[in-house]
Amino acid sequence: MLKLYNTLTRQKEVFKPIKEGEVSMYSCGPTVYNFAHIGNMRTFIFVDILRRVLKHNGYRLKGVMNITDVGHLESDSDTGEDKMETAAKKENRSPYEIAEFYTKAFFEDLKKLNIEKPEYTPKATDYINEMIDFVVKLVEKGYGYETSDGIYFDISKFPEYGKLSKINLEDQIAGARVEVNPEKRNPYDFALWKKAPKEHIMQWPSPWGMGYPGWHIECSTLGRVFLGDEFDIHSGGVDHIPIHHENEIAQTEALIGKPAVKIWMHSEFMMVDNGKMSKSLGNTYTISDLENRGYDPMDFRYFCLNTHYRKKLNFTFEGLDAAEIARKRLIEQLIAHKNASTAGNPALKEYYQKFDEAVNDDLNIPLALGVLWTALKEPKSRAVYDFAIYADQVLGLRLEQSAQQAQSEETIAEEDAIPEDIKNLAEQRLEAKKAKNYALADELRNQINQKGYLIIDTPQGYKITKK
RNA sequence: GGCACCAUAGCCAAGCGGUAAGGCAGAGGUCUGCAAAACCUUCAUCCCCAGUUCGAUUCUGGGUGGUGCCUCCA
Repeated sequence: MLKLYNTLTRQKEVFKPIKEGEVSMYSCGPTVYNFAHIGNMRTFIFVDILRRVLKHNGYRLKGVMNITDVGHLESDSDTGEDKMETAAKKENRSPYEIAEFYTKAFFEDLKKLNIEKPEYTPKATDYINEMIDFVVKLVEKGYGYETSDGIYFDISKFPEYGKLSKINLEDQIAGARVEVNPEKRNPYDFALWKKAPKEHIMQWPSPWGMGYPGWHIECSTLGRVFLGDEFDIHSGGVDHIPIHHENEIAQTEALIGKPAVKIWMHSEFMMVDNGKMSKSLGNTYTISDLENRGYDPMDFRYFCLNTHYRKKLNFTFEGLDAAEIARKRLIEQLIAHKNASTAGNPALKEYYQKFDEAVNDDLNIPLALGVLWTALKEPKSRAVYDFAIYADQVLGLRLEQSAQQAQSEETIAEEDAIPEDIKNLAEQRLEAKKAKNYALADELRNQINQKGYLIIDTPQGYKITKK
């Protein structure tokens, strides 16, 4: 039995898809105006885990993740410039080039992190007509109105506005810093469509002249286009609860007259050194940054998996180091089980059960990882290895691949990669050891070390590996 | 000013009514001429105060301390 936490009800709910055996889900994707940072990636890892758990439960998936390549303004509440345009100006390229470049980079990051690409990853600019159609209908129904700079949604027509974030609009307005746009009927009204100034590069014809879609309408539209009126899960980062997702709810429910989404799921933020991570503070890292510092993207994935998705995750390099070591040891354990001569142990059934329970309890991956570690402490056997591979279908740590790779690296190091001079030094050291000249032996070991190799004594003799 | 979340060992982190999973670090040990690696063992009574209960880290109320959102960000 799979349980998922629904932001809308603030409760874990037993999951039951609308359509038997199939899950439809929409996940807010990236705005491709820059490289995604590790905070972004945490959310996409969460989406990936969710997808894997659903599959683990036997569901077929119909997942959508949008690529926002227009209309996301500098403020989520529709003020400032379009991010794509700003980036284009800064990099002196067209917004389309920017979008293409960063979209590609985004998909590469997904691959590095072993994140499965959802079934559909539509670009906003490919669905402008559908968005216009959506806005036209809202205006017809009396939910939208025109101002000098665009079409806005009138939230006073949607009394349930705020139900996801549980905000009371009047209280909010009292103390908040809401930008005053005198043409808006209510401070929280948001743009469905923006009229484009002449110099705006991305613009399309519409019943209201040349313009471009609002960011929120993109998600509402794409969700409908691919998944229909109603779908099972909508996910995103917690920052989207108060504006973006409230607006999506308002738009879609205004249009179809009923809730579209059954379960709203949100992943918590990542912090850096106990403070918030944000582009404006400049304390963001990309996956490439981590790679340049010598980490494997899987180290980062492991790091994320160690904390539940609804808890803030404090990123530190100390923490990432711990993850790196832990993952390395995990793989070593795995190899030992893989090479074991004994086949199995029926008591393992309990681990399968515990693992599934953990994972199905609102994606309790930290607990599931603990189950895996405990299983690895069992006597070495193929059965444990098989269990680990089973677990990895959900964890996505590429365990099988890593084990293979680690083993073949070892073989290569043993067979050829050791240069003659290093072998000579090792032989000399062996002689020195036989002669009990330990000072010389240690000195030779140092020399080997300095040349970038590690010499280890084993009962079968010494072993050299590249550092 | 409003809203929300959180508080478990040196660090990260599960558990959420019956006396604390797991990882990193540390300590002790096995192995070694010494190391390294590996392996084994070990390491907490859960922010404070009241209450409910036979029993609370787990529920309720009140504190204190963090963090986030209402500007930008997943």
